[in-house]
Parts: sequence; structure tokens; C-alpha cells
Amino acid sequence: MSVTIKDVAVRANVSPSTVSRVISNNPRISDATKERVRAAMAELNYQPNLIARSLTNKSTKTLGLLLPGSNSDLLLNPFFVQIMRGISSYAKSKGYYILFTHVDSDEEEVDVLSNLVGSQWVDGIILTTVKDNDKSIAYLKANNHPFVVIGRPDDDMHTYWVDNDNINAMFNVVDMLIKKGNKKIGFIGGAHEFKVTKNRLLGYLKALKANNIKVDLNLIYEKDYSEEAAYEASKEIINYLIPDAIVTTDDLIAFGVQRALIENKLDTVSLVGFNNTVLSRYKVPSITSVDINAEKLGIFATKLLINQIEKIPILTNSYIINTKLIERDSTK
Amino acid sequence: MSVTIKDVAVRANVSPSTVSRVISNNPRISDATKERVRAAMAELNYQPNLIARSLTNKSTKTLGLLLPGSNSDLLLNPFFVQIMRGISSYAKSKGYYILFTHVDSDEEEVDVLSNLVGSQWVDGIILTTVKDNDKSIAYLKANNHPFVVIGRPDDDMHTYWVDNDNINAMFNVVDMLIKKGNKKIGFIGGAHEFKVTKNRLLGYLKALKANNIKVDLNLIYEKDYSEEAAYEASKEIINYLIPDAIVTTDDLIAFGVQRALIENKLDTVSLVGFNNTVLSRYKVPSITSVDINAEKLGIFATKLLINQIEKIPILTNSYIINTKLIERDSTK
DNA sequence: GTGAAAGCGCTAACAC
DNA sequence: GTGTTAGCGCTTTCAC
Repeated sequence: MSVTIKDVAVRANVSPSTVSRVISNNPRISDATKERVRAAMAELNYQPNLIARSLTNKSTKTLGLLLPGSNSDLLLNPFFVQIMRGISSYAKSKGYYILFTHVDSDEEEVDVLSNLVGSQWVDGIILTTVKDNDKSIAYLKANNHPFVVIGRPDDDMHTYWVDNDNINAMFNVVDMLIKKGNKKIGFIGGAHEFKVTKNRLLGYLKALKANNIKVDLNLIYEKDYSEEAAYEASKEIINYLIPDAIVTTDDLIAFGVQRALIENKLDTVSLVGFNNTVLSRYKVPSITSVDINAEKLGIFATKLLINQIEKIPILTNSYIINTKLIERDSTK
Repeated sequence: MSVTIKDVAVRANVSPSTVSRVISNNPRISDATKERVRAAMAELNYQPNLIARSLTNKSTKTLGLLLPGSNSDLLLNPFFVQIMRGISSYAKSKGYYILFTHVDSDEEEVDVLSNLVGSQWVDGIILTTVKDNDKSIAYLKANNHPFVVIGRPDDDMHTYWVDNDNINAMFNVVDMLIKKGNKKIGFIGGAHEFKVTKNRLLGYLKALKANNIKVDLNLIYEKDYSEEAAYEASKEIINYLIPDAIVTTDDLIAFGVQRALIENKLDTVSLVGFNNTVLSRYKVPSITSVDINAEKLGIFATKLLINQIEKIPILTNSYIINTKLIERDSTK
């Protein structure tokens, strides 16, 4: 059928092992035979069968990427695609493939992992969300399988992870708003089970405290990552009081807030998004947002994982990716 | 190291081949031994090594997914993620994995394909864009490798593909607008090299013709898939004349148009997007758009591909996925 | 109904 | 420097 190492060997009048050595560029092969073998490979249009190689090497040069399920708008968020782009490009540069799977439910997640890992399909796993007491993390640790998570895990000293400094990023947003004179600041975040939400909320609280502003629980909402839920939450806040500003944990959420603000003609209320998606810039008014460098998150996560797999000594088990506040018209 | 078929065999006091037969549920194995083997597998927590299986079976149960490069906002478009979700969920239901790669340039595309195919990593390929004289399609055909494309290819009788009826979908949009009294209708599309753009333009032209409206080339723009480019194009159209309506080939483009319209206080101009992304619904005014059923595109593409790989007789080499016009406030 | 043996395409230890 | 050989973990033909 397709041409194998044996065919090349016959053609070049050498043994299969010699061909293999030429492929891996083994220095002990004479230049003459190298030439001959390479010529044979070219003539026969030979391409190594990576499956066979994987079997002997016990390594597939493939990374598994677990994406969250379809129960929220989370995946529709462009920042996921940016992360994927980062992962894909770094992986490619290091000769790795990416296998991806959606996970529909929490229970399923460990099953899927167990398949991927147990079947020896992947050399490592990239997790894209982190929860408290994350089952997937627990499973991978128990099985001692290389993995990296995007987001800060509970056991941040003994896990490979990348994340933004979400506490600080949100602290800066809120602090900036307060310095500009805003006092009554609402917070609308995604589901509380996600670490991101939790940490951004922490940053919010920290900033209030640092500026001696009392926390008002009626101004704090944590729902799911949808435009609609955010819209509803904003209306509740507005009914309670007219805030000076509303901060959110995602642009999609900010879009929902903006809709509510516009509907209620509240053009004095400041608004801040997160993740700096393409559209935040083009909204009217354009929305101030925090650029989280999603592509970089993907790149460094993959780097951490590949170093781990290839046992390349690394100085750190994590990277904090810098964020950048992009001020636009929605904050005065 | 990890537990293999041999370990199970020893434990269950049978030969490896028997274990293999139990795994594949071979009917000639007695229920008693089946039981025994299954028990052994459970006790040892055995999971088949898929790499080894792939080597013997000459099938990896993995599909390669090629995504467009980073030179446009195309990939940031939520509809891509929806397609991926469709692909992933159907593939999963049939026991297939998905390997994905970004392609940065056209030249690179064939290289990447040749790697994927030649290395025998994937059983089939999913192409997500189609161009005229598509090199990738040519390569896959030449190598006789199973593939499917999302979008209608040149040789639509001898290629597996899924697509919307883009000509008709756009025809209906424009026809509807004309029936409502709009006459001067602008068209802003993505890059002309993409078949999608071409076909939607065709539908636009067809509708004008059917209604005896003369084509005005000053109202037709084909740029790239970006908000910004669309915004600029709209301004040029507005400078030329105030249109009754503007149709676009993508919501992202429509967003750019809307920004230009709002800036110029042109609230009488109708606007239609495409792909019905989440945000079109929440824009102010909400944007009429065409739902292309992206997830379904992914599902049926994968179905076509897997049937082909497994040599399941199929009645058709393509599916036309229905579209649905979602009327909102942007069209009067 | 079950076992023995060969082979998928590659790599690597061991010879010479 | 190069060849021989065994083996990665599985499936499958051929025996019995």
C-alpha cells in the first residue's frame, strides 16, 4: 500500500535501521549513505508513519484540549478562539498536534479525560477552565499525567498553570473608577463556580476596601456568562438604585449591561468589560475593557505543558500573563 | 508500566486473542469466559491502547480539521465555533476524535495536509473554507484521501460537501427588502476569493434582476471580514448616496455598517446581517440576520465524512442546510 | 470456543 | 558505520 521504511531500505540498498537513523539524523551514518537514503526517500515520496513511531516511542506528540460544554455562551466567546489560536501556533512550532473535545457535563469530563489519557492518545492535557475542587485536576494528578490549566488552580504550587492576575486586574479597574469619583459601583460576573469570577470579585472587593467604600451586596451579581442574564441583572441593579458605574467579568456581560443602560437612558453610568473582544471597541459608546492577552495565555500554557512532557527543566510552574486596561468611551 | 492485553489475559487465564475478541464482542466467545475477562479488565482497570490498535487497523478514528489562518477576523467569528461544536459532537457520538490545525498561509495549507495525510494520522479531513481552484481540494483528490468541505466546491458532483443555499438565501433577503419598497440596496461582502461571498453576491444580483432594478456597482463592496473594513465601505456608500438598505454577508460586517449608520443618524436605512450571531439580537436596533444553522453544517459535514470513511453507502454527496431569515428591528 | 503465531511500521539494543 | 533482531500492543488468520 503506502511506502514504508522497508521500501526505502531496499531502494537505497541498506537496512531499515539505517533508514531510521537517517530520519533521526544519527551522526554515525556516513554522508554517502545519508545521501543515498535521502534520494530514495524522495523518489518514493516516503513519509514516516507516525502511528507506528508513536507506538515504539510511547509518545504521540499530541496534546488534548478540553473545551467547556454548550450549556453557556462561554464557548462562543471569542477569547476562547484566541486561546486556541495561541495553543495551536505554539504547538505547531514544536511539532505537536492538538486533539480537541467538548465536554457536555461535569460528570462526562472525567470520563473523557480517562479515555484520552488511558488510551494513550495524548502526551498531555490542556484544561481551559478551573473550578474549586476540580475533578479533572484531581484525576490527572492521581494518574500522574502531564497537564496544564488555564486559570489558577487550588494547589497553585504543585500544578502547572497560566493565568492573568485577575484580582489585581479588577482591583485596578475599580480603583481607577473610584479615583474618577465613582462610588456606587455594581459588579456583574459569570457563574460563581468559576475561579475567574471569584478572583475578579475579590479584586473588586479589595478595591472598595482600599478606598473605604462599604460593600453593598445588592450591587453584586453572579450569573452565567450570557448577555441576557447580564441584562436582567442590570435591570435589577437599576431598580435598586442608579449606580455610578458597573464592572463586569466579560465583554458579553458588558454588552448586556449596555443594552439595559441605553434602554433606560442612563448615559452617565460608567461601564467596564473584560477580555477586550473585537466588538467592545465598536460598540456605541465603545466599551472600556481589560485585554487579557488570550493568545499569550494559550502560548504559555502550551509551553509549560510541552516542557513538562519533554522533561525540559523549567524554572517555574506557572506564568502570570499581563493584562492591560483599554480605556474607551464607556468610562468617564 | 501500563496494563496491556497480556496482563488481562494472564489474569483471566486466557490468551491475548481471547481478550481481544471480548473487547470486540466477538459472538464466538462463551459467556463464561466473557465474564471472566471482563472482570479481569475491570480489576486491572484496563484500557486498550488506541495507538496499537490504530497501527493494526490502519485507522485512527481521528478526523483532521483545518481552520483558516489568522489574517482576518474570520476565525473570531462565532459561527466557526458553532461549526466546531457540531463537528465535535457528531464525531464524539461516532467515536471519532478531532485533530485541529491552523493554517497561516495558502502555501502552508497543502504542506499541513500532506503531513496529516501522509503520516497516516487522520482518517479524513474537514475543510472549512473553499476557494476557486482550491489547492487543498486538488491535493486531497489527487491522493484519494477522504475529505469533506464546508462550502460548495467547483466540482460539486464529485466532492463531498455541505453548504447553505447561499444564492437563494441572499435572494430572499433582497427580494424581501424590495417588496417592502427598498430600491437602492447596497451590498457589502467579505473577500471575493471566498465562494460564500461570491454566491451571496449572486443572490443579490439575481434578486435585483428579478425585480427589474438596475445594478449599481458603486453600491457593491467586497473587502475582508472585518468590522472596520465594513465601516469604511459604508461611509463610501453613504457619500455616494443614501441607500434604502444595506445587505451584508456577515453580522460582523453588519456591525460595522450599523456603526456608520448611527454615526450619520441614518435610522431609516434597513440593514441585514448574516450568520445570526448572538450579538445581532442584542444590538440597538437589533439586526435582522440569516441563521445559517452553523452547528448543523458541522454535524452533516462530519456525517458525510464518516460515512465515506466507513464506506457506508450514502445516497448523496452533499447536503444543503436550510437557512432562516430572522427579522428584527433593523429592517422596516 | 480458544490458542498460537504472524504482522502492522517503526526504533533501539546489541552485534560486528 | 551498518545490519540483525526483538519488541511496542493490538488484531486476525489459521489451527485444533
